[in-house]
Amino acid sequence: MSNTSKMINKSVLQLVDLHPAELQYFISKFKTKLLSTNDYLVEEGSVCTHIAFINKGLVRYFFNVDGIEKTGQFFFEGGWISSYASFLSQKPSEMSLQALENTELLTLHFDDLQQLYSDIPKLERFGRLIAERIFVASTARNKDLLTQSPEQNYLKLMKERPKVIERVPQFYIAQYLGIQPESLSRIRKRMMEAKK
Amino acid sequence: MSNTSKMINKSVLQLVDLHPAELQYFISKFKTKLLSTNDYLVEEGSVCTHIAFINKGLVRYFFNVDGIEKTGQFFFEGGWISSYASFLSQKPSEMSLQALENTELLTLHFDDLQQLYSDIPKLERFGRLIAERIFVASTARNKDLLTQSPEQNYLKLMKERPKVIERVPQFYIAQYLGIQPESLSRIRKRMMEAKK
DNA sequence: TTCACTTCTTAACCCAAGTCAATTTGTAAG
DNA sequence: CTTACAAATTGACTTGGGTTAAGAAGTGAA
Repeated sequence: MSNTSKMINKSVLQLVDLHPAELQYFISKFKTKLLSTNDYLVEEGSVCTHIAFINKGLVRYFFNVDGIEKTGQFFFEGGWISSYASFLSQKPSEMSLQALENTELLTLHFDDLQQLYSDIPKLERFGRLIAERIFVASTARNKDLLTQSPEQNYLKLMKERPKVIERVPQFYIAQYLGIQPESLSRIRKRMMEAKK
Repeated sequence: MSNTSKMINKSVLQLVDLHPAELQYFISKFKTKLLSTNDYLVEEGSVCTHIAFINKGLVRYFFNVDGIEKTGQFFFEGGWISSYASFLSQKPSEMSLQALENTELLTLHFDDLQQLYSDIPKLERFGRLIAERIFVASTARNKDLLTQSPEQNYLKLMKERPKVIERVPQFYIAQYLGIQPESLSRIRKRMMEAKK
């Protein structure tokens, strides 16, 4: 089994029990795609044709509102990404997906996934579980945005996802928190002074 | 066919093609449940055992953060509700579901749904589509919270979901917007003055 | 190393939302 | 109708994020 397929294998087997032949067939539908820093995987207005597994790297999705970008989420190696709403409906995407580091993806085309659903009905479960999983994450994000201040959300990010702080430029983090870069600077300053 | 089953029928048939016998079997698993205003369907900390279809009435879900309630969403007749994260994982719910009017629900137990998935594999699709649908709604909500001011979100609510303005007490709407009731009063006052 | 460009920080000022408190309005029960 | 309670409004004051502008720090290319 190739190195590439091992990664997906590990990720998918947690979700669905596939026979070796089925797994082989499933994996055969994936293609490797390389992105350089700042490259786009999906651009707003275009239909998202693939779902992708991140083998290595870092991707964000963001909305463009009146020329101002708002980052919705960051994804690291081991995660599944897509502009799901667009992918599921095959309508133009309202968000963009962009690599923030040189990134290696394993991509699966929408048509191939539909074919897989037909050939291996068990995979409907895979689709359902992936959708459910990102829904749970999306709900948690809603709760955070609704109930926590930007400062509280920054503290949570430092505690629970230090990789984001380490690897993501600060102005993208400000977008993620829903504030201006200047405000994040002030929050960081307040925290430094409180620590002393 | 009963009046009750007609409602579900209409809602589910849009998602999955079922034979009459399958539909009959599917519907047989639902039970009617009546809630009075302010009754709870799910309380924080308990496991959500049912998914429910709203035949009539109005339900909100909310988070309790340090004794302060934050309303996540409102649902009207024709909608499917559940504390999905809890229902899907069968772990304690982080949110509560509460009726805001006398409400009539058609409920389906988790175990019955799993049984239905086994007996009618096509229903996996129903589960997947429901999950995908609420995910799309959740993403839209994320975008609104991240990119729009409370005032913009209130205007959007008035325009796109006037039922919420008409039927939901104002202090719940403030919770939904992520602000205090006093702030919503001031927003309304500003809008009145701007109209003149 | 220098230069150019981007990112981050700081400061001053403004404004919307938070907080606290008092009042008015709405509503259900007697 | 009156009473009692919940909901909504208003006012005064505080606070945190937005905005604008400037400068400092970081980074990559020549």
